[in-house]
Amino acid sequence: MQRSVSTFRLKAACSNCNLRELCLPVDLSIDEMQQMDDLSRLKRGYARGDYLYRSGDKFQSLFAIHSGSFKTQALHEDGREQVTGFQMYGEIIGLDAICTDHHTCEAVALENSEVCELPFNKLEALSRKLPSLQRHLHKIMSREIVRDQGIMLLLGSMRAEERLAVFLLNLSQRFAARGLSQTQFQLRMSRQEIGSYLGLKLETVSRAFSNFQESDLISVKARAVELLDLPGLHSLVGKQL
Amino acid sequence: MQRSVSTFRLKAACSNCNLRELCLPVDLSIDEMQQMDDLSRLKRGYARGDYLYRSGDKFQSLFAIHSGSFKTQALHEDGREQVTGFQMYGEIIGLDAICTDHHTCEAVALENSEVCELPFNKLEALSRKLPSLQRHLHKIMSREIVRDQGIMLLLGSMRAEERLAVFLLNLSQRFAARGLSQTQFQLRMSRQEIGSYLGLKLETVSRAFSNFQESDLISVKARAVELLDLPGLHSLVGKQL
DNA sequence: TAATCAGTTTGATATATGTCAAAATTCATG
DNA sequence: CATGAATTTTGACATATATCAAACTGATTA
Repeated sequence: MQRSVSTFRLKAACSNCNLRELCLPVDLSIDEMQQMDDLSRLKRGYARGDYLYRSGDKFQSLFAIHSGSFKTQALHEDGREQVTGFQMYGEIIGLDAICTDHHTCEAVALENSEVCELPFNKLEALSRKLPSLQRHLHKIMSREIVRDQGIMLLLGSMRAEERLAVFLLNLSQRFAARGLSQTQFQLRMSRQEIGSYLGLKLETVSRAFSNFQESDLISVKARAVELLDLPGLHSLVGKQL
Repeated sequence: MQRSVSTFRLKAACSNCNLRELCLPVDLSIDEMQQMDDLSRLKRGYARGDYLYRSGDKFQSLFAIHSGSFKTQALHEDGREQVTGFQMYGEIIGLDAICTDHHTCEAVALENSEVCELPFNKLEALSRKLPSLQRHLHKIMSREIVRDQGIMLLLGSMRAEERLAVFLLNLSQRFAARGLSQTQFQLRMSRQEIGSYLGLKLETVSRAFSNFQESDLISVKARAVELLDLPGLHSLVGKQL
């Protein structure tokens, strides 16, 4: 199995810098792996609340999250902030800035986290040589588009409880995709931040949590969440109108 | 001026197939232009209501809209439809499908329209040879991400009138970018479709239009819109809370 | 021109979420 | 472990939008 061998080696080659999201599905030769690995040797740590980048910063790199999690938020002229997304380990952050050469939102660590910097010029140069990497990069960007549009659907037509259900199920999937429990996890963000993301006030988010618990759909204690009835949560979504 | 000459030639080379969005900012040699032009010689027409692609169709190509306009909409399991975007001439449609190899939403012509098909494999191959094309493709995808996130902001925290103001100003910008009047234009979509896109009911959209007219911000007669007070519309956005 | 039909506007009422306030819980720090 | 700060929960009330219904407008067809 050519593929599994090279995948295995690739993991090793990239081990100093978690490029899961970028590497795993890509079939590369040993030499190519070396180039891939050279792409980013830097790994930097950020404490809770630290900025990975700020709005207006020049865009130069994408960042692969090695551990921890971040939120991205946009700043309105009047000072309001609104969360545009949550990124967890294994995911790529910074895709929004390619089109403008400057970051249009800011990224803040939700907990102590480590990221690997991926200079975008190098990434483009390498992906010109490696079609499979090129396609994968395109897929990552496309997935971001799809995910955003999914959120739009959610925000556009759903009521508070449906939104929260979608949010929880989405988190659950992402945890599962990374080998963690999909029914029990720790939220890294506040009710306020969830609300900002879902277009709700924190009180509404809190009430929705309480209602879910009341209906035995989940169990919540502050930020510790357990999904007790996945089918139930699923059926909540899209039974409306 | 090397650039303007080549840009001029490029326009000519691509004239049989409007690749504005894809070509204009790219600096190419004559030979490269030829390759670019060969990318897509097909130009197909669609009547109002025709499907460009349907949800589930295999992804093979992007489409450059040569004339007319489309809407993309997602289908919920229960049969509901929700508009996820409007695309006008000069724009690229189909970016969402790259990550799944299958279309996740459907694209419908809002009026009689023409599109050029851009086989994605060919586009990737060419962009491996032409760094400026590669970067531009990345920018287009990134812009889509930014635009979607912009809509999320809008849907998340804004009230009906603010949403409609953002929508109108966004349309205005896109018309202006294509050399059309930015204050007077014909809407190609119904109140229903606008509402679906903005997460509002058609009655709410209609009321917002009426209120804007009442305040002398715009003049509306059915689908003919004139923006009378651009600064006023701008100030409506983000003066909240 | 008249008739029909889809789309739009307007009105009255219901409901979900926002707002404001206070209590309860969790978290951080000494 | 105790204290104070931050976050979360809960309650009462206000308000924006949805819902239902009807009238109106403009476009299409006979």
